[in-house]
Amino acid sequence: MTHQRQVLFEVMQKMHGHPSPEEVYEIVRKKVPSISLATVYKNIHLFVDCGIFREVSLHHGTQRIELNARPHHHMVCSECKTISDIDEQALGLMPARKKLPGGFLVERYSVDVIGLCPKCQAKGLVH
Amino acid sequence: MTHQRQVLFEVMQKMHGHPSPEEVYEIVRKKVPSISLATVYKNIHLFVDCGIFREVSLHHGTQRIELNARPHHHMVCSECKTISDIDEQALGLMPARKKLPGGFLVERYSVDVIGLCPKCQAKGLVH
DNA sequence: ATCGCTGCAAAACATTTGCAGTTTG
DNA sequence: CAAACTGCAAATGTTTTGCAGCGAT
Repeated sequence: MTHQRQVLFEVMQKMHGHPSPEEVYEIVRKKVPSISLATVYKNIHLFVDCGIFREVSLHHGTQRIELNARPHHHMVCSECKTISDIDEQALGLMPARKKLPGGFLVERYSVDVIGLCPKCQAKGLVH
Repeated sequence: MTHQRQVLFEVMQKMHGHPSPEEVYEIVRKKVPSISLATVYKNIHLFVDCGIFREVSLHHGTQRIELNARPHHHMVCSECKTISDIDEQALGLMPARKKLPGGFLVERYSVDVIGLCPKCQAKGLVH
């Protein structure tokens, strides 16, 4: 538990919204001017791995194109990040409101079911 | 409508899953070896803008950290990509199946409500 | 003393852009 | 022919890595 990590954690606790590592860096810099962006990245990883914070999207690394035109949603494996499709019906939920608080106008819903795919469940048994 | 665009479209139609631009490029290359990755990117943008294909995630550019610890989901503006939070209760849904087809083990659900934020609705009136 | 952590700089990716030359309608 | 499109190479932006030195236990 280093000083940098301590301050980083406190700063993040006080922030709002969905900041990028860069944005966190800009704020932390004010308290620890010598901190490096690499350290911010390393610690954010650590926090996410520990479950202290989480990532908004598990698949932000590269763009992925949706080829399946049928109404469906996604099952995303939190281990291996694999995305598989699940039919909207098989999931069976869905609100239908078209206006949400704040005046947001709904076009569609996109559900990520996050969990473990069969392969990673199997791997888990080995641990 | 160029030859490259034609082939690219046909190839993508036949692919499955959620390929990255690189993966599409590797396949198209087999039919049009001289095609460049930049062209693939440009055309994918074009297809997405036209609504022919869509992106799996609207916020894949950079990592975003979730700071809000309360159960909530996201409203993502398809215009400006801004993410705002909405309480799980305010959204009002959610069955709780823990096993899904294919043996996927559910940890949690993450819902993106995609649509237009008030600001972009206002801008839209100007057009 | 040991191990982990930092900061720096370079590397590795992913994506975009400028531009000259080519193709399409 | 004009406008749009391609391929290339360089630029940009994001994240990771190697490593030498510093700090925490």
